Amino acid sequence: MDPSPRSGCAINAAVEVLGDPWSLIVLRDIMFGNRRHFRELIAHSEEGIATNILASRLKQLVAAGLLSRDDARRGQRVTYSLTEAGIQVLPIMVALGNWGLAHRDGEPRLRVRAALLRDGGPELVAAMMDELRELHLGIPRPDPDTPRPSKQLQAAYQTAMRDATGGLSDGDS
Amino acid sequence: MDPSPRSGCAINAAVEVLGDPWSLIVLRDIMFGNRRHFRELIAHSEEGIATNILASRLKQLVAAGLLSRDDARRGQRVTYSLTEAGIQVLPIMVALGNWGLAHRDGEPRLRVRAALLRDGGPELVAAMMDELRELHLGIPRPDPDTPRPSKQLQAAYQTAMRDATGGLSDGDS
DNA sequence: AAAAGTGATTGCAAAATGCAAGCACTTAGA
DNA sequence: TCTAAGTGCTTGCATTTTGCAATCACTTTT
Repeated sequence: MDPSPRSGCAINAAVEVLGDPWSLIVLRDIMFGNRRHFRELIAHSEEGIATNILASRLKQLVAAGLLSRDDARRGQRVTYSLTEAGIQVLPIMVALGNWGLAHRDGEPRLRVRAALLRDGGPELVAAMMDELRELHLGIPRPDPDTPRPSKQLQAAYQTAMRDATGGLSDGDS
Repeated sequence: MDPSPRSGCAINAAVEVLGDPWSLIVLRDIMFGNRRHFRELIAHSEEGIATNILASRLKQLVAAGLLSRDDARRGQRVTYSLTEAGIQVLPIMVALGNWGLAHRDGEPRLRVRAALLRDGGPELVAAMMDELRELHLGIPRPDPDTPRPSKQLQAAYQTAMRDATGGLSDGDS
């Protein structure tokens, strides 16, 4: 599936796995949208990924060690989880979000999360990674008394929605 | 060339421009290898980019506002420069490099830079961006007494080379 | 037994890629 | 002036990847 080490550069190594639009989009939806199942990813996809592309990307990401796949029997619901390597893609997502925020425009609705994540600084990113470890790896958060970052993000998102529109329902997990 | 705003998400906006292996590789070579001309990019490419691909990517990156192109007369040497938006891709490169360093292996020779950039922290990244502004935009560095980060990187690279091999000449830049 | 839901695979047209060759032009050297 | 080398591309063309709709084999629910 992927016999292509074009060079030994660290950036190139990352690019070989992540330098593909759909891989990043899939990871984003799993991270921020908490999608864990094939059809969940298909159904809520903002960008409209096709089933064959999703299938191939999931396979690649599992092979690359960014996702794990619980091997349920055929026909049953399969759960995809982030591995530690997958969770550590979060800082890259944040960097991409910051750049997009600064140099591209987009729907304010969808910019809120990126803005919050930018303003939260490295601490929020670290906290978010802890939450992902809890969700995907079953590792308890180091300080469980802190509110979950996802709650903050969701609250900010809904505030922004209420301000912008008449107040539609959540729209995204 | 690129009429595809698939969604208004900030991450997606970045991915539409940068979510392509070759675009990132080209930007990396311009940033870290200080390549400014077409044939320079072709000749020193670790990964062996083809001329048609390079041409199309340069065109895209200029159109997207990450690069500028000085319009010399036909047949003359054209210089590509990073714009401010292009320079601000550096943190993404660093994030990618960190990830590659942690989760992929590669030639030690090429890992040195990424490691140094990781260990230098946000200050080194900021200093590096200042140096890129000097090189590409002609904006003087805020503290010109500081040694240029590129010198640090190059020194570390050569030390690593000397340690690893018999001591070949620079190999890059 | 039927219907709905699961993660995919298949067929096919369109687009992107990779490779070698060539092009129109300018500059440097004899 | 003639030649050679250097400039940034463009062109063909075979191969691969993508995108889209339909379908499949299987499980669960009704």
